[in-house]
Amino acid sequence: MEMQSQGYTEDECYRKLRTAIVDGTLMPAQRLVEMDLARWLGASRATVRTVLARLEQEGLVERERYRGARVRHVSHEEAVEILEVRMALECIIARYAAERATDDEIDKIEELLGWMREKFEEGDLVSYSEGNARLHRTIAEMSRHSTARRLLDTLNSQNVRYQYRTILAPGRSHPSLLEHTAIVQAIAGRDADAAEQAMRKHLSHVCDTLRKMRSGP
Amino acid sequence: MEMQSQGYTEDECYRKLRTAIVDGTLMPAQRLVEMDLARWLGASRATVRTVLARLEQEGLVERERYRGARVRHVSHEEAVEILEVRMALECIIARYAAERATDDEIDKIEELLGWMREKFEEGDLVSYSEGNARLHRTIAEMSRHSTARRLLDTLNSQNVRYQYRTILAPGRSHPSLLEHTAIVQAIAGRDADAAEQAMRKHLSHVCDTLRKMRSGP
DNA sequence: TACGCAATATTGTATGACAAAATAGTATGC
DNA sequence: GCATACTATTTTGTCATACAATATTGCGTA
Repeated sequence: MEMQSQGYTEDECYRKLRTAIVDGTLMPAQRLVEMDLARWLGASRATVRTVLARLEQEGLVERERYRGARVRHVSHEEAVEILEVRMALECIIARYAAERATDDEIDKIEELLGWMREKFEEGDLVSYSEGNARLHRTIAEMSRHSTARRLLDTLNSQNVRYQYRTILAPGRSHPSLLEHTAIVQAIAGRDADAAEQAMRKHLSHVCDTLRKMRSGP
Repeated sequence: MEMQSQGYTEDECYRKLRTAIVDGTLMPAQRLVEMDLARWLGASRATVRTVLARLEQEGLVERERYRGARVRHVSHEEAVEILEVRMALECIIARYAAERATDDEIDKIEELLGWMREKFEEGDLVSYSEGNARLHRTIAEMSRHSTARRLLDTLNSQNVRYQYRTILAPGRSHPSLLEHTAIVQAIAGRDADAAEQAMRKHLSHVCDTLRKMRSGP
């Protein structure tokens, strides 16, 4: 009787596979063969199956009976849908962030915004884009609205590939910076209505940009 | 060698367990022991585990390592959060429903509204409440916005227990009927803005009602 | 009664089995 | 040469069983 080679836990496998999908290591429509994943993750087929089930529920994976799982492809139309829903949710969290932010948190996002402005002025749009993502994440935390936050998280993971593009669209970064400034100012001023409006305006512009990019992947 | 008693499929188990949670057969905080479920569902433990993983991802079940799964308890605060998000999503679908509805579909919701009015006048608030749920579901279908629809579905399943109460709140059914009439009229008139406004108004009232009921379960 | 320890129950994970279905590969007929 | 039918292989869906890790329970003792 030999040792049962204890592999990774379900949760570790979940995170690893999820990351691989979100960061593009695994491409959309790519087949996810259970035994291959099991070997790669160092886990059993059973564990892999439950992980795939979770990821399906989350919308990152598609499973067809007897035909296995594959990375879900997000169409351009769906990316727009997702962004519309995001807009609605981000309005909620912007409102709550304005109401519930602590002084420390406000310092933090103002600092972050300053950093983003620097990067923008340096022409480093990739870093700027990262700051953008971090800003939205931070505001979500500040809102303390766990339901909206959770949904936003899953939605964001579904269309990361579309995120960069909108910011890199020609002439889109400067308005983007102004819009983010307005959002931060509204939150700093604890003006819930203004925060929601600023966020809505920002995301409706992102939405327009995305809609115009019919040449999507 | 005897026949391997082929039980129910994962999906059947998923639906059965989900229904049991949503309709209250299984109470919140109730422990879900894997072997018990396996026997009840006529499936193996492995199948039950993947089903539980899916339901956890969906927010209907909570799992704690080495302590098993239990039906998730939705606090009053969370019910309000969920309703807020629902409001945002229902505004989206109301807008799209107004834009995309076919004549047949409009006939259908007008008919449904008539039925609800009857039930209301008969004082049959339980049937009225069912009609209410059906109306919202139908509008969601009409919107053809699969992302918003999917999220709404999961959210609704999480707080069904709170749904009835708001309608049965004293003096709440008559305004509810008027609000629903306004929504249907806006959609029938293909007025997206009006539909969104009517829906927002309706749900903000439901939200207020729920907020006032601090005596929730 | 409170505490500590042993007995029990339950979960987390792995393995191996096998039927069902899909897919790939091969032979056959034209 | 190509379409078609049949067979082999792969992969999935499900089950049973095993066992370590942990949680829970129950009991005996101070």
